[in-house]
Amino acid sequence: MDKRFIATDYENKLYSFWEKQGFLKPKTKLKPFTILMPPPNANASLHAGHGMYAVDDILIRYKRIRGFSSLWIPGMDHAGFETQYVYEKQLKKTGKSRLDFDRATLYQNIERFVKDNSGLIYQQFKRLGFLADWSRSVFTLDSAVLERVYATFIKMQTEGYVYRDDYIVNYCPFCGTSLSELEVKHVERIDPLYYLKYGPLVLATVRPETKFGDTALAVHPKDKRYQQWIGKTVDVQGLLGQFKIKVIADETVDPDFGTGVVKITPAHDPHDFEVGKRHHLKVKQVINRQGRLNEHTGPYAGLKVKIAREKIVADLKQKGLIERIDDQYLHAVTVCYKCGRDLEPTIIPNWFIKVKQLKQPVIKAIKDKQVRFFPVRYQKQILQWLEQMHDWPISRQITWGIRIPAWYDINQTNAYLVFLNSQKESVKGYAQDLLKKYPFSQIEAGLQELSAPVGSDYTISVTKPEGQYLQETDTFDTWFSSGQWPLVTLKAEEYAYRFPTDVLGTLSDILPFWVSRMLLFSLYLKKQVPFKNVYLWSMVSDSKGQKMSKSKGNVINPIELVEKYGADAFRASLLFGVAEGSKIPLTEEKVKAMRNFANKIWNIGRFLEMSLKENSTAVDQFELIDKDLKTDEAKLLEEFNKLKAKYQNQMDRFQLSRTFGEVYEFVWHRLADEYLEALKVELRNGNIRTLKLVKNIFVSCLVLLHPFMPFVTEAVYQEFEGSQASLLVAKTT
RNA sequence: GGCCGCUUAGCUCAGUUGGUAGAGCAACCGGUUUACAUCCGGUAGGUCAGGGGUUCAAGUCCCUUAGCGGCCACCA
Repeated sequence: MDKRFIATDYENKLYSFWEKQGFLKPKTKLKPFTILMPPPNANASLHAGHGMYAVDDILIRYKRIRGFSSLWIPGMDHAGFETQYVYEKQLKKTGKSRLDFDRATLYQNIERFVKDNSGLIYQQFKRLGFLADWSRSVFTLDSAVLERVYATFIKMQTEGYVYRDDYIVNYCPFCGTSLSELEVKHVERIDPLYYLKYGPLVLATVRPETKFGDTALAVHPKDKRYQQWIGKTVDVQGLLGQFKIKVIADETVDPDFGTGVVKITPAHDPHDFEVGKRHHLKVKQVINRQGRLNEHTGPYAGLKVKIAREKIVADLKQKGLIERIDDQYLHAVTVCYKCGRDLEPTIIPNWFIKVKQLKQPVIKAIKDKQVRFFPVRYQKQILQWLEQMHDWPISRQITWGIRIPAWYDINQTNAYLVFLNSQKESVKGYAQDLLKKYPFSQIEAGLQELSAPVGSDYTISVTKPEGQYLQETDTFDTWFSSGQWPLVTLKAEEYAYRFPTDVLGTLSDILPFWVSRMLLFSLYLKKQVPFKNVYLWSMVSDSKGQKMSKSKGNVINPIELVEKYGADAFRASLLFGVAEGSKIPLTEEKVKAMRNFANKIWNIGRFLEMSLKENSTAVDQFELIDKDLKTDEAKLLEEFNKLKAKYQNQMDRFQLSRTFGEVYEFVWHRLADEYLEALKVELRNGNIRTLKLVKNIFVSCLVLLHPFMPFVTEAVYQEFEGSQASLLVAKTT
C-alpha cells in the first residue's frame, strides 16, 4: 500500500468495478428502497449545489449494505423557461433573436442545443460515485412523459379542473412570458411618487403612464375626507382631454397612503384587477406585451413604459396637473427572477388548474404523516403554502416545453396571431383579417404565437383535428410535467412494489414548486403519496454563507475540488459539521480536512495490513475469546457496538451529518489516536493478541463509513480482501 | 404584518429526552528509527446575543428584548 491514498488512482477503477458488478442496479426479491433523483437541467453541468445529491447516494448505499433492493432512478429536466433563456442569450450573440424563427424551427433549434449540451452532468455524477441506474434515465420530454402529461391534462379537462381565463399575470416583456407568483422577485427601490390632480381629487401613484387605463378612483369607505365623492363621477382634465371617472369605495385602500385616493387600473395592476372584479369595472389595456404603450394612449403610443413615463410626467407638469412629487418613496417592485427587469402586469388569457379540491388530499396526507419532512419545520411551511395556494396558471408563453394540446378552429376563433410570412417577415393581427390576405398553410407554417380570446372553443387532442385548426402556442409550466415525475419514472409493474418511493431528497427552495405539485398529482392520479419522506437541504454557499454566483465571483467548481482532493473528500465536506437544513458552507479548507480523513482511513488500513503481515504466523494461531478481553479492549469493543447501534438509528432518521461526525470521531480520535498508539507498544513487545479484533472493528467502521466516503473505504477493503471484494456486499458483523 | 429558524472559541459550525462546553480551520509550544507531517502530543481562546423565570442543576425548558435569515402576505 502507498503511503498516501491517491484518490485519482482508484476512483475510475472502482466505479467501473461497481458498474461491472451490477451494483448500479437493484437486487431483486429484497425489501425495496427507491429514490427518484431530482432531474437536473438537461443542459446543466455540475455545480456545487449538485454535490448534495450525495445525500441520495449515501442513503442508497446505506440501504444496499443493509440488504435492501436499492434503486436510484436518474433523469433530466427540459427546464423550459431556464433553458430557453440560456439559449436565447446565446442566440443574441449571433445577432439573432427568437423572433427570427417560426415556432417549429425555434423548437428544433433549442432541442439541438440541449442535445449538444446534455449528458455531461451524468459523467460528473459518476465521478462523485453515484450508484444510480443510468440505464433508466428519463427525460421530461420523452414520449412516455408526454403521453402521461397529455393523459393527465385530458383527465383534468374532462373532470372540470381546467379553465381558461383572462388573468393579470406578471409578464416579463424581455423574456416574453408570464411568470408564476413564485417566480417573481421583490426588490426595494426608491422611485418618485407622483401626486396627480384628478379633477377635485389628488392621488399618488408611481405609475402615471398607466393613467390611460384607469377605470375608477378608489377611497377607503370610512375615509371622512372623501365621503361626499363616493359613488359620484368626477370630471377630470387629462392629457387627452376631458373625461369622467367614477369614485368607488373599497376596504383595501389604505387611507394613509398618499392622499388616501388611488387610481384603479385593472389591466395593469394585480391589486386593481381584483378591485375591478369586485366592482365590475372595465378592463382597459394600454400597454402591450412588448412593454410599449398602445393605441389608446394618443401621442404616447409605441413608447416603452419608462420613456412614456418621463414624457407623460413632463407633459403633466406643463399642464399643471402634478401637485407635487415625492422623490424619496421607498417601495417594493416585482422583477423577473431571471433577467431582473421590471415586470409588467398584463392581462393575458391563461390556462388554469383549479386547485381548491385537488389540494385537500395533499393537506390531509401531510397532516396524517403519510409524508414526513426532514427537518420537520418544512412541514409547517408547505402546509402554510398549500392553505393559501390558489388556482395554478399552467401556461407559459415560451416555445421550449410541452405544447398544450388544445386546438382552435381558426375560422371560428378570432385569435391574435403572429407569424412569419413566406418572405420571413413578421405579420401580426387577428385571424379574421389575416385569413383574407394569407393562405392558412402559410400562417400555419410560420406561426409564432397564437392568443385566443377567453371563451373561445377549443378541442383537446394530441393530434391535429381535421380542418383549419391551429394549436395553442403556449406550453405547460415546467412544473406541470416534472410534478408528475413519480408517475413517469417507475415501470408499471413496479408500482405495487416500489410505490410510494422511500425518500425524496431535494433543495428546500423548490418545496412549493415541485414537492407540493408531485404530491398533488400523485394523490389525484394514484390516490397515494409519491414518497414517504422528504429530505430537504439548503443552498451550498461560500465560506461566508453567501450564495455562490458568477457576479460575486465566489463560485467553486466541484470538479476541480474532486480532482485535487478526491470525490470522497468533496462529498464528506458537504456533510461534515453541517446542521440538517441549514446553509452548507463549502470551503477548500474543509475539503482538504476531509481529504486528510480519507488518508487517515487509508493509513489505518495500511498499518493494520503491515502488522498483520509481519505477525502472520502468530496471528493465525491466536484466537481471542470475548471473556479474555482486558478492560481497555472490552471498552473499545463496547464503544464500537454502541456507535453501531446509534448509527443505524440515526441514519434511519436521516441524521446523516451527525452520524458521520460520530464515526469520524471514533475512527480517528478513539481508534487511531488512542487505541492504535497503545497497540504499537504492545506489538513491539510481540503482543499480537488484539490485532484481529482491531482489524474486525476497523472493517466494520469501513462499512459504516462507506456510504459517506465510498472510494477510500472500498479501496482499503480490497487491500484486505482482494480486488473482487466489495463493502456493498460484505458480510460483517 | 403572519409563521418558522438562527445568535456557542478568531472563522465555519456541532452539541439527541436539562447534569458545570466540543469539532474542523486558523494561532502558539513540542515531537519524525516507517501507518499517516495530508501526522502525533500539548497550550491558549467562550459570563453559550442581552434580561428575567422554572429547577438541586439551563447552551439545552418557559417568558422577554435586540440583531440576522427563511417562507408567506402586503406594498396603488
